[in-house]
Amino acid sequence: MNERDYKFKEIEKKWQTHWEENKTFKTPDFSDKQKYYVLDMFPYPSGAGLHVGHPEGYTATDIVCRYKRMRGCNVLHPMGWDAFGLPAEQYAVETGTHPSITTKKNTEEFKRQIKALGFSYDWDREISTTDKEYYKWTQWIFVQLYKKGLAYLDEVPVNWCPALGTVLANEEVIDGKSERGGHDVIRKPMKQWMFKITEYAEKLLAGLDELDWSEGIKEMQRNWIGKSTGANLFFQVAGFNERIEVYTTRPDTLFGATYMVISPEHKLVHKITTKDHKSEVDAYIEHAAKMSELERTSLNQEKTGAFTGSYAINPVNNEKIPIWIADYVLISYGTGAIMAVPAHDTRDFEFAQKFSLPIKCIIAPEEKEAEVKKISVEEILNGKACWDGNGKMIHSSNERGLNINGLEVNDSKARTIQWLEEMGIGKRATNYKLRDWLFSRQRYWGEPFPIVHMDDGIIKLLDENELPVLLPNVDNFKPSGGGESPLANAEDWLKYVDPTTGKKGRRETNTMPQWAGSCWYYLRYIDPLNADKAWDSKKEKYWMPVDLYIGGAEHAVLHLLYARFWHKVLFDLGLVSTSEPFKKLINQGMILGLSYKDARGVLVPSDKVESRDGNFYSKDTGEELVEFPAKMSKSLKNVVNPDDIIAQYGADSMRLYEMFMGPLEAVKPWNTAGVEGVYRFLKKSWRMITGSEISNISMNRKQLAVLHQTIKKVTEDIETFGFNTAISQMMIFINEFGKEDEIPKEAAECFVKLLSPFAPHAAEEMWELLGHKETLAYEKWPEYNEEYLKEDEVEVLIQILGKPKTKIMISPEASEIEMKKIALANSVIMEDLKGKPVRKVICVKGRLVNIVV
RNA sequence: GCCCGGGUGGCGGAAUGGCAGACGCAACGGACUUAAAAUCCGUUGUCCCUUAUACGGACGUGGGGGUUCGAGUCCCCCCCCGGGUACCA
Repeated sequence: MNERDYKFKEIEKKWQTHWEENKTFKTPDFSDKQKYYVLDMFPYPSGAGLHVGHPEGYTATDIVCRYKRMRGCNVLHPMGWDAFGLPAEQYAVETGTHPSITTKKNTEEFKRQIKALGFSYDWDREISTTDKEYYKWTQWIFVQLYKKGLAYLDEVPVNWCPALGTVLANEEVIDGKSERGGHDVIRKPMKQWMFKITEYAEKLLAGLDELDWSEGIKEMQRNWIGKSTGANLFFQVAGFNERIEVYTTRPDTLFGATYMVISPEHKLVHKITTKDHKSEVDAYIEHAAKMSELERTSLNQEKTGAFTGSYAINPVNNEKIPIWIADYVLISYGTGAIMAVPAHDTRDFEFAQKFSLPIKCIIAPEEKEAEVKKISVEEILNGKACWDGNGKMIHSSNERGLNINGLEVNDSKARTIQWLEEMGIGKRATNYKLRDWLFSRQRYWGEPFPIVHMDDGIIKLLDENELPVLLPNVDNFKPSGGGESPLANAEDWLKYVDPTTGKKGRRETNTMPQWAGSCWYYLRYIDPLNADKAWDSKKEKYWMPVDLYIGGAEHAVLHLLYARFWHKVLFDLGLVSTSEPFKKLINQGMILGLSYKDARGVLVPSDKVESRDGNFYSKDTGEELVEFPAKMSKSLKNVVNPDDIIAQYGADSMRLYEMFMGPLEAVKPWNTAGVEGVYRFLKKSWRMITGSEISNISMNRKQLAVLHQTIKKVTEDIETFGFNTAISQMMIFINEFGKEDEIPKEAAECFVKLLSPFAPHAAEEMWELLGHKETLAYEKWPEYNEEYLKEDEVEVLIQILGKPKTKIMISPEASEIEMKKIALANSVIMEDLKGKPVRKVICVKGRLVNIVV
């Protein structure tokens, strides 16, 4: 073979065409092979095109897929488009271009870019959430949830964003501003569709335990669900025939409750407010209602409130304690009322200090713990400081059989709950932070609801044969203004006549949020063309659950929680066979761009930077700059477009670099110069195959060892997603074999196979050059032989007191006694040890000897 | 504040409790070349000793302490950076 250039452009085009024409990666619905379902979080096809973060996850999944195929698995690896969403709609508002046109264009561009990377997707299974054949079934799933009683209409204070003309979900509001655009958000009551995700709180929490996800992500979901346990108990209102129920996680602190706070929205506020406090309370309620989301959540959390004039009776000691209203008690959590224990709750403590309410310490702090936290025990005991840590109860007994003095916090909790239950004034209770899911949006570009509001006031759920409810064509994409979506302007579409009864109604004008389509897309991939059903249950049984799911950490909570919720409902309905959808989840880390700043920390756009001798200077001022990683952004001009990298180095180098940068889950900076390294590696690999004599000579000991080490390392690293170190090992292989003039064919073929999941185009071409006619996509993955990894002699380090002194070559099988003998007889060691008594010798077989003197 | 990650050469990163810095980038020196590109070879943690790139020594994985024959790795405390969350009783 003659040496030829590594012409990646030709090679990549050739094989992408080959795979496409031969449908190399078409996945059969069923097979005797072990199934393996690998899912990428499908992208929203934005106008900006692909950025280097997308291919990171896609490359990782593609490597696993190609590897699994070579290990004999039937692999499902699909791709699609999460194509409903706000940007296309906003573009429509600005330009009048229909979102479907924008979406089509963007999708085609995304697809071109993704295909250019040579991923082994089964494109026959491509889906888009905006296709009516797809969203028909999204609507159908809504029908199933509705029928199960999990969907309801409610008048709720929602996050209304006047600038966007729409309601936002809690998670779309960041620091009181809209996530998109940063506009002000206020609270406004509106009729909204809600999902009772709270009914599934416990199942969603418990299900996490069986999942192979990173602990961090699971913890984030647990925190979001926010389970707590404690007690619900009643406080009698003095002078009224009313009781106020409170929820507390600290029933043990009842003796320290010196006042009560109810939320300004609490239903008893008006009833129990006395005449002389009415004006003050009314003013406070108005103040609280007017507050924007920003003010409520802002860091300036100075406590405010008003006294109602009424008192409650503390059930453990019959003390009269004042009832206040304050916005730090939320109506939406627990019972909207609390017992305040200022001595042992920091919020209550702040409030009590501000309004000079009594503070009664009932826990003697654990002294060591107080010392660590630098809080004076004396101040705590005198009510001058707050203690929310551990300790022993004091001043906590009554004449009716409750005495928890001397008990630790946990024991006293249990004892108090028991007492409350015996006395019939309270009981054990569990609460969740998780709220019901606000599921409607006042937008055009989303799935319409399969719902009609009949003129007689009845809410009609459409029959399956009336689906899909198609999105009507409109010209005006602006929200109607009153809070309704642009669909309210589609007059013909709005009118509905019941096909059987002839009764009239108006269609629901809300549309579903973007989360809807992504809640079940992994199920549709299994049976994407099914016109009669959302999916075939036999196929579902074969493919589910998803074995590996890779995507960005920004979806750690919401998408993954919503999808799990739908899946669990579908499971309870018998529509899917697994209780969880995603068995293993990995979040790839964000890829940052390289940025530059001057001595004052001012950021300099990358196109204003020049590099000399490894240092960086401003083109404008000549000042020396410091390189550092920062989030890619248009303004810093540090966005890397995969197209440019592919043009310069090829898709295979792009894929290799994405993986070589560092661990998949780590945040890491992109450095285009680094692509050079993997590109050189590919060129060396290419030269080894094309520029050397490939023959049937046998390998020497060293070559066998390197080859089998490489097989072992690459195999194990793919299994554990350590792609960066797998590539390092292949580089070591090339550094060893690349310098030979004659390459053993076995080694060359093994190497090409190992390389193929990472750099599939180059590998296919090399495979062909080695004389094979068929694609190597389904070739058998090489196996290593433990025999060849064994070495005759290993280097063993001899240390004295942990300091390396010398090295000896001995058999790895040498016993500890032999090692000790050889080590002590070594001349360097004898020299060093002169006279000193040897106290102990530690021998680690095949590794080291440590002599303690 | 709380909960998760993380801190290792000039840079990205590697290291079952056992020689820290694999592999790569950058830099420097050299070979090839009319020259450049490409390619190949070599050097590259800091400091000390030194005629020296020898020999040898000390220090070194954010800081301090501990366990151990031995710690980047295990334990305790602290600092810094990134992400999530926020009055959830």
